[in-house]
Amino acid sequence: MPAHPPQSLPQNAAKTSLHVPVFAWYATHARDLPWRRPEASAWSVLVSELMLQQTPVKRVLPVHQAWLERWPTPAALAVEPTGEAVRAWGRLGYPRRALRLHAAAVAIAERHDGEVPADLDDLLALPGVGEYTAAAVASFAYGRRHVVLDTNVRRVLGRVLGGVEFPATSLNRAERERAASVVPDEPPHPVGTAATWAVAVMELGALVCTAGAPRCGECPLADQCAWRLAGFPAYDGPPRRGQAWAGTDRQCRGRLMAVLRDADGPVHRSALEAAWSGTATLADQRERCLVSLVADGLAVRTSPETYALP
DNA sequence: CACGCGTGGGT
DNA sequence: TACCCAAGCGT
Repeated sequence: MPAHPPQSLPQNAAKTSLHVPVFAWYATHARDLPWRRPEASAWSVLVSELMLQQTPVKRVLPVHQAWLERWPTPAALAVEPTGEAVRAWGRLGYPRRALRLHAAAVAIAERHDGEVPADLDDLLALPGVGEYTAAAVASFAYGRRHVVLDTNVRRVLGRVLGGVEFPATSLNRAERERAASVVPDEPPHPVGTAATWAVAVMELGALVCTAGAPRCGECPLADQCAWRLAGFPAYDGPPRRGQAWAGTDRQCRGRLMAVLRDADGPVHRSALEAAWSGTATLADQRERCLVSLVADGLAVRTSPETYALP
């Protein structure tokens, strides 16, 4: 019987071989983003995560800053009409996210005394917060240890550990377990915490291990990347669906929302008709989209002939 | 679980 | 130029 039983097992060598170079790389290459600064609030982190869902950092930056200046706390946003959130969302895209963020602010004000929760299940219960975002907020805002698995991390681990160019279409159990297996133990964390590991791997995927034209010459994991070592085998999975755009309801809804956003108050039907017209088919589509926008809570009919943001 | 949901920059 | 796709979520 040992005199001093170990408090915990040492991390295995395979794990550390990933941690050391990635933490070193992150220490010198991390971008200075507002929601990563020490003084950033959990609310700032939550707002950033909602905005970053499918929208690039560069476009999020100015909107995030204006948002936090106007609504420094969830309670400040919660008392506003939802339309103000939609207008402030601007052209980030997927404006339903603005409604979800507003609803999340209301829930935080009502159920959590105005404080963004740190518990994963509490976060998951918030509108617009799914598996990734919950783990990201708990990790980045509160330093909790979670598996943070976004598109960047999936791609990096898929290449380094899986030897494939792109991960499977849907996230499965094996992939979650693989990601979990390389999260730093805590404690101890000889070279960095689980939370720093999460943000560091994401950053690596965003800046170096990119979807197209990865910069392997700058990658701290190049010498142990299974995909590179195998000679960069081409992706052989099912075709990754591209997003149709021209003529879709999504494009039509975007046009209609732009008209509502750019107006100070209610707009007449004719302004919306001008934004999407030409044939009877297009007119039908416009009316269908208008109905769906109202159903989604992104627009309201303010009179028989006028519409506005809610 | 596959699909729909905005927008604009990068190659 | 035409794609490609960017820190996903809800249904």
